[in-house]
Amino acid sequence: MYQELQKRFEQHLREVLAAKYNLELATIPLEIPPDLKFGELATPIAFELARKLRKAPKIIAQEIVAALAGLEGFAGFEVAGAGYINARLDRAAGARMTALGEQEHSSKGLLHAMVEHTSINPNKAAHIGHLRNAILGDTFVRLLRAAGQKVDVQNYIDNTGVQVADVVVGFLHLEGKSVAEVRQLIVDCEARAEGAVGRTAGAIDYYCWDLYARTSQWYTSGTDEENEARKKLRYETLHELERGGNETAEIAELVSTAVLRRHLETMLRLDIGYDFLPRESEILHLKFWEAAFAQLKEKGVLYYENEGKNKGCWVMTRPGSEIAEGDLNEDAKVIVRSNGTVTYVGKDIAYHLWKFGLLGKDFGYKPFFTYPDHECWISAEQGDEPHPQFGGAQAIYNVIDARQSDPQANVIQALRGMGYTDQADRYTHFSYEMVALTPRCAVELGYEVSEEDLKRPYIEVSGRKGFGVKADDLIDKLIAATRAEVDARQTGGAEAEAARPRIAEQIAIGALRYFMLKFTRNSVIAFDFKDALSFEGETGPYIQYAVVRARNIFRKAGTTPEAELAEFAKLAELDGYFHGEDAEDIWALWLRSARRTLVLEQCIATSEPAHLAKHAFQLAQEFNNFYHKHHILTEEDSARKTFLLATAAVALRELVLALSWLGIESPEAM
RNA sequence: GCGCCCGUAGCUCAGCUGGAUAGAGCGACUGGCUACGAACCAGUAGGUCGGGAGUUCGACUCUCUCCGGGCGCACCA
Repeated sequence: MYQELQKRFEQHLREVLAAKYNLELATIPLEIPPDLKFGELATPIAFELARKLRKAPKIIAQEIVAALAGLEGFAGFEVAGAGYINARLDRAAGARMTALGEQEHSSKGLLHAMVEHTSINPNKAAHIGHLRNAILGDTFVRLLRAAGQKVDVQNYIDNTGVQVADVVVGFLHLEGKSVAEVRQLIVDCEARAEGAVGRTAGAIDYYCWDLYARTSQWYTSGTDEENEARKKLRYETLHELERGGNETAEIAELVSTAVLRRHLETMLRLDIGYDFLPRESEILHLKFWEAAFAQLKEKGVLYYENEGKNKGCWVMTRPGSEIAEGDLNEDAKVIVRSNGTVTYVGKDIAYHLWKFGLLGKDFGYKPFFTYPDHECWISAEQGDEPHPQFGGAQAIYNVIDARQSDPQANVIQALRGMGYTDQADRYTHFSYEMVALTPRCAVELGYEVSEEDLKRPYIEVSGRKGFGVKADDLIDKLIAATRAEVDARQTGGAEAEAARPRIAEQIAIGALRYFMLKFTRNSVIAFDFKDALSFEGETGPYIQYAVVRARNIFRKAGTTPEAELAEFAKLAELDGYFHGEDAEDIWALWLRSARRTLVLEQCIATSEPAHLAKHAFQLAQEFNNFYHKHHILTEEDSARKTFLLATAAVALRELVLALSWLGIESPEAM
């Protein structure tokens, strides 16, 4: 409702400006007034026009207001302060619109989007940093879909990288395991995990977590001579993985696939799923790079360096580089090494050409993991037919942490250089800051923390060091904590007790997802169990609790939100309910409920889900306030009771919807 | 050395494309459960928005500079 009236107001303003001053402005500044006493919509346009029209802002504002006259949905316009133009809505009409709940989003500019997120190296368990990535990505997918966009969700799997190589080195050389033994270990781990409570203890990803950390240390823990040999082993292993078709690669395949399954299971606990898992092994073996290389050379994005430190390499100019063409550019980015192998950025360019359907090659596809409502496919050299179509997206979003902004910029630069400017413009590096541990949290977990680190505000998580909080451990801990709360609060009978595990899980996931979403993307999260396990104040459970309260009202009243909204629509006279002393707060709740579409579009435009998290919290806060002040079930005036029930119905509807976009369920009871 | 990000209440963070008296949560203190469940509500205290200069009718927001912190700047991924 709000956005629709905002557009109506803007259009009307344009007409007035054109008629009165013969002015056409590119943008009309609109804002939400800081207080309802200034109305519901405002514009400071008169300040901007003051210079142009050589008149005082206040005079201009008065002239505009005089010309604004009547506009459907509005009660009036007025000048305030030094020249603000404030608009007052026809509250009754606005409420009727809001009650209907049909908030049209603009259908223009809908694109086929692709979101890549999670992308954990399949050599260890997921940790809290990966959770932030996946939760941000999954939430953004939900937002795009809510806006009507078609979205493919991808999780890129680097199964032939140095991290997988490291854990393979661990299996082969630290543990001396054969292919058969590794295969057996994975089977044993899966059997153990099957029976375990949290399904995590003894799982393969946990096993690899420790082995990876041990191997990383092993590289530097010997004599210089030994370390040299170990490093050599590392790179030989890496090259065997890349080549494929050998025992080393077989172990890598076994381990990375088993760990990947664990990652999918972990994320599924948070209701996060994927459509397609492109793997680096196929990018290599299906020769994606060769196709990209040909294009890059042809378009002149890459050139062969004949001198300087990059002699013998194919390089590209970095974005923003000011070195003239032809001059020696030692700062250029190497894409093909002097030994003929391609770097990470090179492979990424090829992959992104595929994403936009510009490569002229495609993956093979095989089904890999079945979700309740869809199948997730994985790349393969020789795939199955038929298979769904992936790739060829119009807009892409890469959820990748801020440390990788340089390589991401390189890929965009390459696309632009190849003349794919539209694609480059619709390539969004959805960057976010890392999740770190507070020193206190690190100590609590039993890690050794140096004097220097103790003074820092936060300490970076490191898979290499095995330093961090594993995702499943955190989820288990949250579920245990919410279960204890639920047990302490609920007094129902056997039926209620049977529902408790499910409810505890819903609350735990709500707490976790909200925690990861309440911070804006470029803020480092200094993780602490005290904050993450909090269920009071600005948290997911607070919002879920507001939902439960609202539902309880309808349950006890023996009615439904839909029925009450239908009754509300029949009320002839509404104005009285929205004006007067204690009506302002209720109107504020309606008004915020009406802002759904505005918030959604803002989140998409800024790639920032935190705005929706804040919106949901404020909605819950205003509802709780309303709940406290106005007792509904004992209201004797039946028309007013209908009005109050409708208010609760609208708030409930918006809360549940906002939570669903955040990937948070709304429990029936808590 | 170059690039990016951050610095707002004791702590953790919001603050929409510059706009009206700078907000929330936590913590502290005070009060409220015989009313739809207190995972709640009401109130009090707490701020030179890191410092300085500039642009502007107007700056937490834009520019410059300095201070403090973080992260990137590989023929690693």
